[in-house]
Amino acid sequence: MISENDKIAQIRFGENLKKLRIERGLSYRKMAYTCSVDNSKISKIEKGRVNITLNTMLQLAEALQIHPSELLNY
Amino acid sequence: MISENDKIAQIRFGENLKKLRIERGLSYRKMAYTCSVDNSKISKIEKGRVNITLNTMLQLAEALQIHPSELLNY
DNA sequence: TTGATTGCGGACTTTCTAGACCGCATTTAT
DNA sequence: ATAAATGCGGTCTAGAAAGTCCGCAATCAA
Repeated sequence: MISENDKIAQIRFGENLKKLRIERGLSYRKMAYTCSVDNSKISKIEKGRVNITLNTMLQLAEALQIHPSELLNY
Repeated sequence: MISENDKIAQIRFGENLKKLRIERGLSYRKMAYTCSVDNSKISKIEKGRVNITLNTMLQLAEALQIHPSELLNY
């Protein structure tokens, strides 16, 4: 079951992801191209609509060329 | 589909989790008690047998009383 | 102003996590 | 020697993530 706190965490994570992506001048599609995560999925993650898994996080970090832990530094 | 790299990442994550848990003198069951993650699940995570989600990571971090990003600092 | 790019959401199938519980062999305490 | 604690694996259901593709309005570029 998804608690309210969980949703908030997802939204925060998404906001941070968006910030990092924009900083690098990447569009959803460009980013998707380099990390095998579909562009629509990236949109959903940034909007806090999914409870992302570790492996997906690592793929995003690779596309952004950052250390995975940075995704949680917010 | 779970790639070989994914499995390796899960195993690394698990090893780090184990280190952090042991450092705090917590058993599976004690830790489970404070984070509503079943003790058998913690075992599976430490063994790299599951692709944990963000929310579960946050619960583990809370039980360990660390910042979530530390779970990825390995 | 035409064409491309972008953000974002819907829909669908497959695969796997979450969550809860059981059991047991081994280690650790009493 | 006995009891408790611990590590760790298995099993089952429900629901959600992964993965893939379509579509469209709005913005941007030629």
